[in-house]
Amino acid sequence: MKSAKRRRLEAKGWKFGTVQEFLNLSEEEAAYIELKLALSKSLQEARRKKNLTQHELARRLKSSQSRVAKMEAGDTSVSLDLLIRSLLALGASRKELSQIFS
Amino acid sequence: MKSAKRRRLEAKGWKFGTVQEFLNLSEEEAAYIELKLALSKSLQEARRKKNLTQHELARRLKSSQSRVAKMEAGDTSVSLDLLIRSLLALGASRKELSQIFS
DNA sequence: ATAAGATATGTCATTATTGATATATAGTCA
DNA sequence: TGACTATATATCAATAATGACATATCTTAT
Repeated sequence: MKSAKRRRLEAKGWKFGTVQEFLNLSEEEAAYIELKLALSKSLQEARRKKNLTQHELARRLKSSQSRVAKMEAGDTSVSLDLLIRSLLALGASRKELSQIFS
Repeated sequence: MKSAKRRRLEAKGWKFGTVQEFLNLSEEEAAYIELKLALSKSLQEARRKKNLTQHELARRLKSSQSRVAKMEAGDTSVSLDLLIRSLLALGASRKELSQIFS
């Protein structure tokens, strides 16, 4: 958005910065969630491709079956960190991770 | 590695599983660290491209200058999560993230 | 139907990550 | 030089993520 337009909007009382911040936050949040779901899905696919149960994968990751289930469900309690480390543990290459992101 | 070869090695007393686990862990660890450094570098580039100081970026992220410095340094106390969320906050698209990963 | 195995969900103590703060170390300009 | 701004590093209390556990629900074979 051009600054001239912005000044006009602000002159009319729009809390421009705040609205933009809100929109940016939403977009960012949406992208974050999408990313997480894409990683979750890929993790489940990778596990199934290797014919591992959640319990078996958990053992490899030194984690627990319940956490693997949460990872695959994209639970809010799971970080991108854990998802990415798990995919790496299943042998995913950086190229494969890259494809998940795109 | 083919299972026939594996069986021969095991017959000679190699603790195959353990060694493989060790190697995999190393590879995984290496990939994780590389990824983190790639994200760190991209974050710094993105910040500089926008002519923001670490302090200004920190304010956007509701974080602190010291943490931004640690992010850009790839400090062990920084998660992939925070790096990725920061890049998203700077407006990186999924495609751009994907390129960082590849 | 039910037993067995796999997956999902809820809770919680432990551990890791975080923002804040203080302070140190550049780099720059007058 | 010294004031100023940016960045780096150390520490720590608050918060978030984690593994473990219990238990529930779903699948599948008999």
